[in-house]
Amino acid sequence: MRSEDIAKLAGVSRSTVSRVINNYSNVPEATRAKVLRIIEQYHYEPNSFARALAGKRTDTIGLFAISMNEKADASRIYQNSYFAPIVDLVVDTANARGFYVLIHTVYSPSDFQKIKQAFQQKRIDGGILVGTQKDIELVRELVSQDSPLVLIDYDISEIMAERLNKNHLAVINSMDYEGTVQAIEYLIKLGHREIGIIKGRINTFSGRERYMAFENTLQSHGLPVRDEFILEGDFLKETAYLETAKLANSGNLPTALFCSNDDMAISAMEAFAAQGISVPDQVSIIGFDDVELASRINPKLTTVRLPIDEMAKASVEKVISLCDTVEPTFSTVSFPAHLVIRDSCKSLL
Amino acid sequence: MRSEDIAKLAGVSRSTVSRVINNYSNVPEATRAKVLRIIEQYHYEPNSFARALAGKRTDTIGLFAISMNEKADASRIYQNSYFAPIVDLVVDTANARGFYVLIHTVYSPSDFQKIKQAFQQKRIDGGILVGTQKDIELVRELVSQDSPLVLIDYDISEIMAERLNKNHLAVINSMDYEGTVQAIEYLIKLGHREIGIIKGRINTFSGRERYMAFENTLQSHGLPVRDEFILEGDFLKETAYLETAKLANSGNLPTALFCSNDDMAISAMEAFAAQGISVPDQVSIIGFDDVELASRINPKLTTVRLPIDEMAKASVEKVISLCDTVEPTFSTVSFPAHLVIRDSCKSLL
DNA sequence: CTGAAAGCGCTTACAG
DNA sequence: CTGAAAGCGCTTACAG
Repeated sequence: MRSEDIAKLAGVSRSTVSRVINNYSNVPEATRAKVLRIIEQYHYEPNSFARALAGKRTDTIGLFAISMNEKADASRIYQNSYFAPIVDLVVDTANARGFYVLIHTVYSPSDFQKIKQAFQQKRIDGGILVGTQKDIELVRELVSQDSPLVLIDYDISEIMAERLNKNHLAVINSMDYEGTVQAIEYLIKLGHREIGIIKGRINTFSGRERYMAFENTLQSHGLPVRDEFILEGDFLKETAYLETAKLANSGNLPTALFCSNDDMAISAMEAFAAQGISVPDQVSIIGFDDVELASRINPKLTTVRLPIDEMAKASVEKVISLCDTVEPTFSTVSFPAHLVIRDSCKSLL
Repeated sequence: MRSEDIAKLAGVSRSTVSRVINNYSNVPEATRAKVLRIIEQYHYEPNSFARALAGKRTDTIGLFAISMNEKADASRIYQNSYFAPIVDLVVDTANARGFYVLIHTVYSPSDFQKIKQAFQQKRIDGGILVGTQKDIELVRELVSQDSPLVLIDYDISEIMAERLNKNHLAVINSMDYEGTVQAIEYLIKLGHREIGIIKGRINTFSGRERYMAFENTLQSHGLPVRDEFILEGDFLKETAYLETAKLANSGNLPTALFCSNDDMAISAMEAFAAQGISVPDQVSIIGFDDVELASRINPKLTTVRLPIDEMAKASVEKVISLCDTVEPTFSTVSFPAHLVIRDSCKSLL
């Protein structure tokens, strides 16, 4: 069943059918009703590809979860508890707005081509990128096609420096710096002076922000930043477990460990437990993100909560509105983060 | 950049360019190389919609998570921990095979239209449905379009009865019945004789299977099936919490409670805890699915493990092979389930 | 208000 | 082996 069939049945031309479908104003109510009735009756659905080819939108947005530094493993992106809820919320929000969502994960530069292709092949009207690394080249390529694009967690200053802000672009961030300051100052208030960190992926904006906030806060309070308490991490469980085990074995422990996300905090707790080191009695632990597990493990994890839901929803709204506007616009929102105190930190006072 | 541009640059016709792109055999190596080089050089990407319109595949599969009985709430489908990993694995597997995946959640019959549309509008080559209810009408509609379709968790006998098996169709199931039998017999072996259940959504195949296995196993062991220990459930946390709280308040407890999935088992544990009833001392609890949380809560949940990963992967492989075959085929696989014993069940002997 | 026609960017018989 | 042409199913100036 094609628009031509509908046209015949309704006694009009394809042009008119198309006008009805696209809700153009210049068709009389009677004609519109007639055409609509036939469409209803035959359950006609315009071919989305033909529409797209003729210049209409695809009503599909792309969602790309980028995690380029890791080794091959079928499900590895979801090792990161931060992605899953974003994916879920984006899908639900977009669906509710009448959009399909096309998902692709990116583990390697060649996967990244898939994003560009999705745009170039016109599969999507706009896209959301999450987990973008500091890699302006990649973003520039995308943005230079001037496709509506939303970046979750990206350093705005890089955008400004490259003057990419004259395109259809938006950035959705969280206040990682401020959240981390809250966390560290809370530890300090509890009397901790030897505070360590497991770093996040340092080529992400949030990874850098959390680390910088950690270092700056210690320094501004006159506390030491000790190399042996700075553990390398990548936001993933495995590395965090290994690094924590190493720290535990060294016999030289900080009194508190700030973990750049919850996945790593929980792994650290497990690693300590495996060595018979008790949390929070021997070492306090604090995380970031407030994933579902955080409030259900034992001890319950003190962490910094991010409004992931709102961020995901905002991304969808933003990308849709970017698709709707002809004029290039750049905008940015930063969502607040706040400390959630539970049971994984002990007062030393 | 269109195929025509490439053709000009390569000094051939669009036909030849197309033949190269589609890897047809009847083009000499020299010509092929020449065309390929130009394509490379200009980063040409054929427009996917034009290809699809001209009859090629879309290289996209649809994934539809159906959960029609619930009330409106933006993220409700993911209240169900069973869906999330399936979504994740399907995306990763499909991506690895070069397919995009188009996702849509279905909460209402009108959402369901979106599935049909996705097929009718030719947005996807094939689709995977998860959470399908007993609703052969719906499946028949889809199948009668003869689109490659994979159903996860569906009663095969319904398919056979309707002779839908002459279409491009596959069903991926798990051995819910056998898994439940293992769980119940384990409880019996521990000395339990008063065993209750929280039912799953009874219009799903797995919901029915788990319930039937529960009832049959009790009966075959000469044990009572008491109405007051049969709690209505829908696989979701909230209802399970409420029903368990009611049971706890009644003052009349079974010694063990089989929960039709882990989400409900965990909620039941929380409801009991809130009433000061200790698991497993006062009541043993057993779940189904083995979600991530199961092994991390306290006490660790004894449950029935399902190979969700393999099921998700198999679905993708299946739908892709269905897209590749001209002849209609029907196939079905049932994945094993097995009991994982942890700490939430107590021996009464 | 409305239809005929061109065009979107491909693929694929068809003919040579 | 290869090109010209028709066709996939829409939309949108254009002309009336």
